[in-house]
Amino acid sequence: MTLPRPARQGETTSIDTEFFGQRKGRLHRPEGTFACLSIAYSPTEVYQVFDASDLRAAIERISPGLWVGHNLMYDIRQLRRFVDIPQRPVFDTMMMDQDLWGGYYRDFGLDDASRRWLGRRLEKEARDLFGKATTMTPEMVEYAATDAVRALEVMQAQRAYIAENEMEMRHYWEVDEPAMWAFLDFEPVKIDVDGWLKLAQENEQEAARLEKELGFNTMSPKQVIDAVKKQTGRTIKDTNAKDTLEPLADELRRQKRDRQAEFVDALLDVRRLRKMSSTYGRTWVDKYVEAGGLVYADWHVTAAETGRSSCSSPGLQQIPTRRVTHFRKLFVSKHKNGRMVIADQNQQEPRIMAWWSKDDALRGALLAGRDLHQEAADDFNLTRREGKDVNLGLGYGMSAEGLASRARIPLDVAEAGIRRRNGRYPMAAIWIGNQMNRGASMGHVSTSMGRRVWLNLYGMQWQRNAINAPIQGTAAEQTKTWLVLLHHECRRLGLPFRVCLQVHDELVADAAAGESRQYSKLLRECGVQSGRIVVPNMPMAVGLAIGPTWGSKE
DNA sequence: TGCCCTGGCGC
DNA sequence: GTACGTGCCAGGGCA
Repeated sequence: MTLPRPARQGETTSIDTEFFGQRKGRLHRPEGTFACLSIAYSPTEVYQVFDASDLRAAIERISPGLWVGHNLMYDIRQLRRFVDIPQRPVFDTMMMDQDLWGGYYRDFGLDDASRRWLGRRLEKEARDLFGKATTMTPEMVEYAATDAVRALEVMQAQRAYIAENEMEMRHYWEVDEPAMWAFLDFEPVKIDVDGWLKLAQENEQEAARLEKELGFNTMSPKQVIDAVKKQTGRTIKDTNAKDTLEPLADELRRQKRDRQAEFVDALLDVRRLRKMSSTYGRTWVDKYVEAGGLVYADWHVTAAETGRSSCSSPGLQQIPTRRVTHFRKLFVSKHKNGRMVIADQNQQEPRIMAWWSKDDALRGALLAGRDLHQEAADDFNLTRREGKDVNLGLGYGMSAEGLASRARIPLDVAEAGIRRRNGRYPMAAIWIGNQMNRGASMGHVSTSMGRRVWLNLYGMQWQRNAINAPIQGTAAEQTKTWLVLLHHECRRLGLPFRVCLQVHDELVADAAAGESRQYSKLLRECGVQSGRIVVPNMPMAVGLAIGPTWGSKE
């Protein structure tokens, strides 16, 4: 038995766990049998625990230390199978790298960090040995120890860099790190499996029937280009719906070639239906739904370069809701007489733009509840629905040219509309210009809590990122702060943490019978409070809906 | 089989 | 010369 020596208070204590029989791509589902816990206080002082029955004593000994590790969500989730691990500040070298290098790097494995910070390669081949093995070989023991030591060395390099650059890292310590603990406590979400399978089958049959009528594979860009050529005589560069096929259908209709336009419409319909039935069909249930109709997704606290969270296996943030709402109606409460409480930040990104730019007109319009989408529609001579798309696009830094082609309006109308907007919200226009200048001179832009988003000044895209990143990134910080406050309040009140979904500006809690009023209140209060922290002086507002399913609107 | 590309969904 | 930001995922097509 090799228990670690007790950690001193706050001593950096690097930990790394290994398990036998973990399936690839399911690392967020703690499974397999315990193989090893490696603990490194320094490159030369490493302890390793190989017996699960020693875990409790080992964890107790290292408890006073500051835990360090690469992707600690994995280790904590696994260790919680054996020992209760309450929330505590941790130094996660992966999260720290993401928080330092958003926009600069894409890959954040320990091998990447080792190469970048230490200039040393790290072999990860031995990792695959754990999948099938049941006992540790000397090679595996060495691998496990090396990982713990390397994470410790990476941490030291990161810490030195942060000190040198006098960075506060509020976005790590006040946002992402505590948010990790909230995501660790996310509940699974329940699916109405019978309803889902029924819907999947209907979609599948309908897609097959309609595609048979068309007579070619609508998922093959190659075949679609050929079919369009044959049916309409037109040569298209790609088969993108928004950029190519929908404009083509419009044009054909203008030319009174209705049958050809209908052909393009039919092709688009079939393709969408096929996409839907393949993505959300029987295989979705087979892959992701576990006992009791429960789905345990893999939440990533900081996945996007702006700091946004993401979700995979399955991607619950992309469940359709605009064209069809039936899938979200199949996300139901786990509890008898339970209610889904759905909360979203009202006009989150426009409010953040108003906060950044200190534009009184925009701020006033938002606080007065003016309809900005209708305003955009009027500016560009569009429907309200299209006006909403325009606002979204302009928020993402869309140019007049991009707007003209996207909204299918003449370039001069787009330019005039943007001028009118800039006249109405002059400080916002100035802020956009300032962001460009700042980005060009610093190579990065920043969010409210201090996250840097690096720009690739050699590309063509950095201008749009310079505008979008501070807005999207600050929004992400607000939503994560919302989550953190709620998590904290639940613990303080002794209330179970019921959140099961986060969709950028939206949180969903699956409240048990009798809890929904209290949850609504908490979601609203924490949502408003998160605004006071992240965007002081710009009031934020929360919208609420309560019902039996995620698709409920009230 | 693995990888890249295309296309489509969310915000 | 480009053209709307960020992700996740499925199928086609090719090495």
